[in-house]
Amino acid sequence: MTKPDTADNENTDAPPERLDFVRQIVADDCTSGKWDGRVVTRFPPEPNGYLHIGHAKSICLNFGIAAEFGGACHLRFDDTNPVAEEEEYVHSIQQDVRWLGWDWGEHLYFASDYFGQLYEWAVQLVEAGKAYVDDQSAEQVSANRGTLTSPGTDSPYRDRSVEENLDLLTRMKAGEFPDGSRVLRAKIDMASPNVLLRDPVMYRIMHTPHHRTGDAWCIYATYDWAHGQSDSIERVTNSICTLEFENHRPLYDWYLDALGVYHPQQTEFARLNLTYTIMSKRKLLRLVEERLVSGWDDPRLPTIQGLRRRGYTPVAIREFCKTVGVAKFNSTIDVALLEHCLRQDLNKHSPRRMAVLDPIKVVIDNYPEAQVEQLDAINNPEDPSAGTRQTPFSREFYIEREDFMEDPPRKFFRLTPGREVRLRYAYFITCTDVVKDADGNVVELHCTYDPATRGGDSPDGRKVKGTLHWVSAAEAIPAEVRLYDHLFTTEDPEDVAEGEDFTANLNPDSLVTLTGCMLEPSLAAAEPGSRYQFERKGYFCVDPDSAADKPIFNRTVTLKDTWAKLKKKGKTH
RNA sequence: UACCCGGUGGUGUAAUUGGUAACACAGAAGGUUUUGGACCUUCCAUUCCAGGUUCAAGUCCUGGCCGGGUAACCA
Repeated sequence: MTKPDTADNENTDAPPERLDFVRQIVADDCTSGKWDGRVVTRFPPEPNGYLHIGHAKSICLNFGIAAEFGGACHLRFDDTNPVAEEEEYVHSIQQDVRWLGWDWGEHLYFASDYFGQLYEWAVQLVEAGKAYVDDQSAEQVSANRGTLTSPGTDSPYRDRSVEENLDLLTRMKAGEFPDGSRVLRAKIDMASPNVLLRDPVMYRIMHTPHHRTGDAWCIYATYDWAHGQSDSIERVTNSICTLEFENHRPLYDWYLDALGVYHPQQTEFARLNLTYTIMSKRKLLRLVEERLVSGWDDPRLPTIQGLRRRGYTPVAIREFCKTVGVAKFNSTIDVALLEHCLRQDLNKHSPRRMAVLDPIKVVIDNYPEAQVEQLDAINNPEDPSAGTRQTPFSREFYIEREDFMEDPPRKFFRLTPGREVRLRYAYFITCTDVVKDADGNVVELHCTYDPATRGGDSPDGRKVKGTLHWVSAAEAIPAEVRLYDHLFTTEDPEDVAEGEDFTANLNPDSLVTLTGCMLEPSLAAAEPGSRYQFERKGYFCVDPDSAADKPIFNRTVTLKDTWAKLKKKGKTH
């Protein structure tokens, strides 16, 4: 049986067959001896939110490279801004990285551990005349930065003496000045065509307690001032980040060169985009805050927690990340590829069960009233070692409402008056009568069965076109089943009319809750997190909300369904 | 209008680094089947455009065109 959560995440993945451009750089560095054969990468999340599938791409890249080249990958929390950062996130991020199947070993770091070193280096830059304290307000700094097409203007405080700068910086650190009153800036070039080089801010004053350093500091390093130096301290070789940091690389290099310290190589790749999905932290937060989803672990979200609750496996996510590849082109991957990787893994490992989601009762008129037979069913045709189980069959059972049609189109192979079909692992049955209520709704079907077809084979070799799943009525376990679909109705959720935003594209049917579903009795002991294939319906897993007296299953993904496809295209005749 | 980075089938990624476009997904057709699942077969691009170098260019050069990123005391 499939184990919940972390038990099935042993990572024995083979490396990709061809090297992507990042791995090529690492491989070249190894042959040239650029880093003396060392390979050190890092995954540097800010602990201010939960991880999503986009992070998984970065995680698989960084940890994957380290594993393939015999190096190490550091997990470093980039916690330089105490305003939104919380301990809760550092825990959940670690849990998610582990669940994805990666291990940072000893290498758990925090940028906040480097605050002392960073400050010493800042002093060093001030002493070298390469940094200064600016008394301008944030608005003034911004106004004097110039625009993309025109140069900035020097701050009136730009040429303070080293002594004055040192004094001011010391007092900034000592907490003498209020928030926002002063900043430390690198003295680079206010006319640089790269606006990031127009005297970037290194420290800002924030009298805000930090989740790890408490109130030890009231000045906090900005991203650019902290990141490269943290990489340097950890002797990272390849600092791999996403494309939007390309413009930051000259600054990354400038700081390291100005300091004259160990200098890692920054390389940028394109972040992951998925159809029918949003990935922005800000927008995900909005969905959660406005209760448009149930929480960060809502199974419709691309968060790792959401995917986990939905029933995704770490193997499927890793395989997806490998298949997607790494490049510098801004691309959008079809979610169908993610779902394909999921099905591929689930198909191999999920035990099969029968469950009727939308039941309609069937009575076999020529079957003995009190008889119950135990029939053998194969647990997983893809895995003989999964063995078989027994499932009860009796005179009354349920089949799927959509598996019967009174007046079917030509290509409908399922049950219809007068037609013989197979009940999986049971018997051939023929529909003889349809019982309807006053409104004409079908409420019950009557059939006859052929005792010679026990197990589902006909001794005379006669064929049937359809095979249906079923659940014996007396033994059935009622359950709730949550059917999930894409959260958005459009491939690009941002594609909206004037005045609307992405929430306009939310799919009203992304969650359909079914009650009164009927499960075969062997599902009684299913543990939260365990995964199954409900034959002909899809892959499902037990939700954490599930209880012994009230089982709840989430639909992870449907099976490929050619009949549904034909119906959609109107090609059923 | 400045700077940086990109452009190979419907979607992505590759092409022994100048040698005659491969793999996966999606789609289509067929086979097989006790899941309309899985599996198997077949089909589906001359690489943004225009010049140039070369016996030979997706790979190199020049010029266009198109797309993305960048002006937080966010990361």
